[in-house]
Amino acid sequence: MAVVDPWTFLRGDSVEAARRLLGCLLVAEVDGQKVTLKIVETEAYHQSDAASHSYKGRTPRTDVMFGPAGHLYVYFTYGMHYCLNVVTGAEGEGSAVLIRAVEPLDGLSTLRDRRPKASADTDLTNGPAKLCQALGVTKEFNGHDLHLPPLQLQIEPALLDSQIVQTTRIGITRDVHRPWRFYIAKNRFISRP
DNA sequence: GCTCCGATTATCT
DNA sequence: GATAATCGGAGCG
Repeated sequence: MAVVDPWTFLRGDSVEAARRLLGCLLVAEVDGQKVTLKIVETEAYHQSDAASHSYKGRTPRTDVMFGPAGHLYVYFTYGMHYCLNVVTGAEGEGSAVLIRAVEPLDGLSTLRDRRPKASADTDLTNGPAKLCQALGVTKEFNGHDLHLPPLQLQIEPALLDSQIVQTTRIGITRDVHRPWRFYIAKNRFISRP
């Protein structure tokens, strides 16, 4: 009997996917330990969006943004940080959702080993580059299929609209007014309100 | 608590 | 040559 693929929404609009990814889980194996994280903050980027890396078309850097949904787009920025996106949309379309913050549910000690300077638990994963550091995600993971270990995406039921806050994106210089950032209301692991 | 600023390099002009 | 989907430390009060 036919079962709806829970990943179907990833092949659609990135703004809706960003909303829908809130509450979903990342299950990783880091240094041989299982780590479970809940996605609590996201931002949508797509091709007709001047803030998006895909805005100027397909290049070697942005190639995976134009590939199949559910893979990882990892980019390097500010000369020292990696950030992680979930690719969305149909193949040939350059869109993705930036994961800006996650809430650790399991594997805290492993994350602390990766980020020894973090004092509070909230400092482990409350920023796009912080969570990559905590998970050991680097350019090696660019293009990784999130169906596969050591980093997998587990879809959870959609949150209610009343649990979601929608606002403008952080750190960009173009299309700054677009309300394409989402986070879980009252969650203390977000990067900022 | 806050604001300011330096780090460091792939990518684009 | 300038910029960047960031972070963390310094200085302030």
